[in-house]
Amino acid sequence: MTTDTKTALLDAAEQAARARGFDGFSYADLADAVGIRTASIHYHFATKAVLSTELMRRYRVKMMAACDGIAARRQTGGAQLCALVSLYRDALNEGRSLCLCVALTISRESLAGDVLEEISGFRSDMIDRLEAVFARGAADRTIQAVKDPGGEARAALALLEGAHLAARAAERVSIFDEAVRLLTARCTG
Amino acid sequence: MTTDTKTALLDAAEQAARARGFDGFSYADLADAVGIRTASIHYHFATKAVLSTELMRRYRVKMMAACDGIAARRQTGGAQLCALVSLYRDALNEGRSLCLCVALTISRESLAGDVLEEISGFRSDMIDRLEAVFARGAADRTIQAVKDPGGEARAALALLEGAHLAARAAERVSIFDEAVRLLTARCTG
DNA sequence: GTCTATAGTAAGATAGAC
DNA sequence: GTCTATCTTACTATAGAC
Repeated sequence: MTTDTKTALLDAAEQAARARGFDGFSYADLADAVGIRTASIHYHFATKAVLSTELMRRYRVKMMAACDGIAARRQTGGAQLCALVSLYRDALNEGRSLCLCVALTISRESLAGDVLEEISGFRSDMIDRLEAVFARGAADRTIQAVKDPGGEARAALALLEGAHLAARAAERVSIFDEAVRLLTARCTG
Repeated sequence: MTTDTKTALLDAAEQAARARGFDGFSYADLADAVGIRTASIHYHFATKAVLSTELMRRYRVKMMAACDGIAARRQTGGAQLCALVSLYRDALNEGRSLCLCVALTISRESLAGDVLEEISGFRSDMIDRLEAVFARGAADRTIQAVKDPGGEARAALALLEGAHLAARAAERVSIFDEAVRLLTARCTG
C-alpha cells in the first residue's frame, strides 16, 4: 500500500509551512513534491484555508500523542521535562523547520478563524501538559525550585518556541541547546 | 518640515512586516499607507530586498539605542531587566505586532543574505545587553539566583520572543505578562 | 482522481513622460 | 520624485475532458 495522495500532500504542506510559513508556500510547491498538478490538489483540499485547518489539526493531534507517550513512559517530572525539550529539539530538523504553531502565528492575518482556534488550542493543551510535568517534578523533587507550575509551564512554552526561532534563524541547533540549558540543568533523573 | 517619503515608507513597512511577516505585505500596502503609487516606491528602494535590509538595520539601531538608554538611566540590574521586559511588552502593540526580528525569521528563505546577517547581529547584540544586565543583577543582588549570566541572557531572549509570539497569536498582551511573570518576579529594585 | 486549459487577481519590477 | 502604462511571473481557483 503506497501513501495516499492526501497524506502526501499534508506531509509536503507541513514541511513547507514549517520551513517558510503560510504565505511562503504555494500549491505549486506541493504539486512538485507529490508529483501531481496544482489543479488536482483542489480535489483533496478545496481551498488553502481548508488545507491549513486540517494541517494544524493533524499537527496538534500528533504532538499531543507524543506528549502523552512521554507522560506514560517516563517516570519522573524531570525526565518528562527533558523528553519534552528533546521533542522540540527534534522538531527543529537541524534548524530547517519550526513548530507549525510558531510558523503559522506570523501569518495570523492570512488564516481562517478555525486555524487560529486550533493554534490557541494547541498552546493551551501544551501548557496543560507542561504544568502537569512541573507539578510532578516539584512533588518528586526531580525539577529544582518549582514554586508555581502554571507560571513555569507558560514560561517553558515561550522559551521552547523562542529557542526554536533563534535556532531556525541561524540554522544551528546549538542555539536551541544554549537557550534551554538552564532549564534542563534544573532536572534530575 | 513634513516626514520625508522614504521614512514614511520605512515606517509603513515596519508596521506591515511586524504584523504580517515579510511575505505578508506588498508594495501595494505601502503605497496605500503613504499615498503614492507602487512604482514610486522603487525610486526609494530599488527592490524589496533592499527595503528589508534597511528596515532591519534601522530597527536594530533603534532597539539598541533603547537598550543603552535603559542601561544608562536605571541603576540596578533588576530595574534594567524589568525595563527590557517592558520594552518588549510595548513592542507588542496590544498584541498586534511582533519584534521585527521574530517576524522576519519565519520568512528566512525569502530574505537576502545581508538581512539574515542583520537578524543574527541583532540577536547577538541583544544577548550581550542581557548578559551585562544579569551580571549586574547578580553583583548587586537585585536579580535572584543568577549563576550563569550568559545562559540567563540566551534563555531570556528566547523567553521574550516566545512570549511575543504567544501574545500575538491570541492578540492578548496578558499572555505575554503570564509568560514573563516568573522572570520579573526574580527582580527587586 | 488526475488531467489540460484558463480565468482572474496580485505580485515585484521597468520605461519613459511630466 | 511621482506618475501612467506595461511586462513578466506567480498565485488560488474553476470548468470540463478523460
